[in-house]
Amino acid sequence: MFTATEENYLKALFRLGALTEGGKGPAGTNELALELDIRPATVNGMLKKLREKGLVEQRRYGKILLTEAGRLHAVEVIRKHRLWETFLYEKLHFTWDEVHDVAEQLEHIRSVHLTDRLEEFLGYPSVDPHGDPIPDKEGRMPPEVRRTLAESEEGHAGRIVGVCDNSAEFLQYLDRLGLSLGLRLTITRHIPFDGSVELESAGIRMIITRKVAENLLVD
Amino acid sequence: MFTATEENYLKALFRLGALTEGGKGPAGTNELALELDIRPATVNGMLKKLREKGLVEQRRYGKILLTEAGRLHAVEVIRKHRLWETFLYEKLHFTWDEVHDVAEQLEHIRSVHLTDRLEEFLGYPSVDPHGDPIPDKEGRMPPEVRRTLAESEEGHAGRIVGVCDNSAEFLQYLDRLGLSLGLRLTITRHIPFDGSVELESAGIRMIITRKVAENLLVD
DNA sequence: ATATTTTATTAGGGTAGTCTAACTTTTTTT
DNA sequence: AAAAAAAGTTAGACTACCCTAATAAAATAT
Repeated sequence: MFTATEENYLKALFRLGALTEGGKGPAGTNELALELDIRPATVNGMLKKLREKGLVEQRRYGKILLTEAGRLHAVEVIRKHRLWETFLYEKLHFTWDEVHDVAEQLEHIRSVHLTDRLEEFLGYPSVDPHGDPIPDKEGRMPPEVRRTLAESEEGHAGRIVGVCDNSAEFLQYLDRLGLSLGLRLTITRHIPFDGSVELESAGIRMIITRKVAENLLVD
Repeated sequence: MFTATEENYLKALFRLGALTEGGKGPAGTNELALELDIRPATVNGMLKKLREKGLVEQRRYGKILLTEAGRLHAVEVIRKHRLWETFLYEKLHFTWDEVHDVAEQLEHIRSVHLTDRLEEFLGYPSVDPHGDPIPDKEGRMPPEVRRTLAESEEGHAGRIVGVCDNSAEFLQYLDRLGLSLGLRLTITRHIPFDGSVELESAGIRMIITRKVAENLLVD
């Protein structure tokens, strides 16, 4: 039905929030090209195809919006991606930063049966190893109940449930800091000087930079 | 390194026994085209590419042989296919006849790490759900210790460990007959008239046609 | 040993997805 | 409001993989 390439375009559009006129705002050709690391001219041709398939709406020289069909398929691909990431992490003991690249391949395997059985095998997880919510079979996305560490108030206690930045670079840095998914911590202080955040976990006190705090999600 | 298409060509050549001048004998262009359900002209072009990549040897108007590099990669793909089939069957409870098509897609996922972890997760199986041997990491294929039901002598007792024909048609017919992988049975009689085989399993006596007997493997 | 059939190859064309370079339209700046 | 910058589009080319039709070589039959 859809090629892996088409699916990647849909996924990227979803990420960019090309859902309604509001929100983060719909993407343009250049923005989408940047996201996919593909030249704008190429993207332009692909958009023509996606319009003809009824997955995308776009007026000449206008912004790009996913149609309902496009949104549904994007969510389906995200569902598969996050289920596979969960499988790799929990069953095959991949590390936090190894799962993404392989899941990028696995998400394009065509078999509804496979996705549903995998979900069952994993015990119907609601979030993936990065803390991102896993959509259900009907394309419903569980609501986000997360905030970045930078936004949480002093005294707040919670667990690390996800990251905003999925790069191997960041994830490996987190490992080095001793921060991992599920870790319980308490925010002891926001330092006004440079935005650093002081926190305590398992009796150990540490300070993380503002940039790290902005990319860590807690419940 | 290799495209999914190239891998399918290598796999097909391996199946056709394009290993040495002896054996089942090396394949020709037409034979390979038939196996892949692709026109000979197309195959011809692809063979040029495989020769240039050093995966295949072929003299003009001559037979096709896999090089050592080609053989190794073919076996690697077969290894992945059979490991995934085992996963689908044992962990996701796919039926005998559902595993093949999905495994055809999964076998092309590129990640050595993934294959090795999957093998470990499955407990280093030596055969897949069809009873076919699973090559190890170094490309060694476990020896075959199987015979078709048609070849086994009267009185022989063993388990069904595989099939020669992997078609959904055949596998569904087996289900209908109540024959499944692992079933213990005893050959009670070879019927000379039409080659049928009489057997007994779990106290039940049945007769299967010669064609079925030729496609069932027992240990 | 010639004719026929089979097998292999070449020639030319198509789709999917990518690129660069040039051009047009829209938006922003001055 | 004109100039400059940014964003979007078109044109033309390339690779991978597939096709059909025609041709050449080899194998087989007469």
